Amino acid sequence: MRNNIHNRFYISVPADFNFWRTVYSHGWSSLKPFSVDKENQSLDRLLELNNNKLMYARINSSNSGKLRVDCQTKQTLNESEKEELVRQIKNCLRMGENFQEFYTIVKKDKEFSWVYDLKAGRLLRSPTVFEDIVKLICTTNCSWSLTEVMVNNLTTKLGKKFLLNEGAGISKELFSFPTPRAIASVDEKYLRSEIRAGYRAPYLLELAKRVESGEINLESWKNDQLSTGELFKMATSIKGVGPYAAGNLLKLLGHYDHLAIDSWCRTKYFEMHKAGRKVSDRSIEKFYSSYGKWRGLFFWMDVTKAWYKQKFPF
DNA sequence: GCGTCCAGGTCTACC
DNA sequence: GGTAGACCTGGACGC
Repeated sequence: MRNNIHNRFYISVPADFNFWRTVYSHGWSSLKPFSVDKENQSLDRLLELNNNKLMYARINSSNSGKLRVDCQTKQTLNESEKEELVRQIKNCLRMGENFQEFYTIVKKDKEFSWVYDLKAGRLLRSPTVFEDIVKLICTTNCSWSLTEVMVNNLTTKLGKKFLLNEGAGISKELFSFPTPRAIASVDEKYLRSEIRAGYRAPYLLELAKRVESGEINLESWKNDQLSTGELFKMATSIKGVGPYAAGNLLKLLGHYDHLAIDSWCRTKYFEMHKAGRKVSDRSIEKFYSSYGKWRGLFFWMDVTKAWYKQKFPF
């Protein structure tokens, strides 16, 4: 077996950044190609550079406060490739986003000051907007376990393979998230039978083809100049993306003025604020309206509050 | 073992 | 613009 090239480097983090609370900010860390190694307390993932080189990264929070990144590649990385790797990691962990205004509000609010104390609030995202949208479509109208099945199938059946050296001659197969081209290259029948995407199959196929053809440039959606309204309209123009998926996508793009209420959040809200009694979505919207453009993030932090009492909430 | 319900919703037809 | 019904899948639950 050919040995991989090992590299270790460190990334400085913002003062208000908490690595572990970002990893466990929502369910993305348990969807492939992300994985959490609880023993090593690391976020692991196979990344793909723009030039298609694959790279395994194990990310830990080091004693110095910096992130420690241990990576494995097949070929030596040049400086620009290392820079791209760092950019991808910072992008996933939302390290370039300014949360000063959000923290100024939460630290004055007795119900939410814990968010400031824990430096919580950053929501883990994928390296590409395409991956986030595919995963969001896979969360709709199904159990979380089925979402895991669909994403796992997409990754292992349509992603690129990488052999990770685990030492003592042992290796493990890892897969990257499939590119738009890889998904566009199969048909609806395959997505139904092999990926188990069900009625979502035509949605995934259409999205992949639109991205692959250049009809839509999803990465441009990270542009700060786009308003929430514009982004919401663009997101819901994608088949399979309704108010819930669009609202959550906007949060991953740094816009927090949609609550993105789903059945899980509804139930949590009813338990926490209404002793289990059901109320309308409009009533939930009203409850968080005073938090203005940050209300979607306040809502999410509120319904996931219990997660922050544990090192490994799931 | 089998049937039913529903889960981290969305689309389309119809009014 | 609002609403009902259909849509894949698979786990949980009751019988």
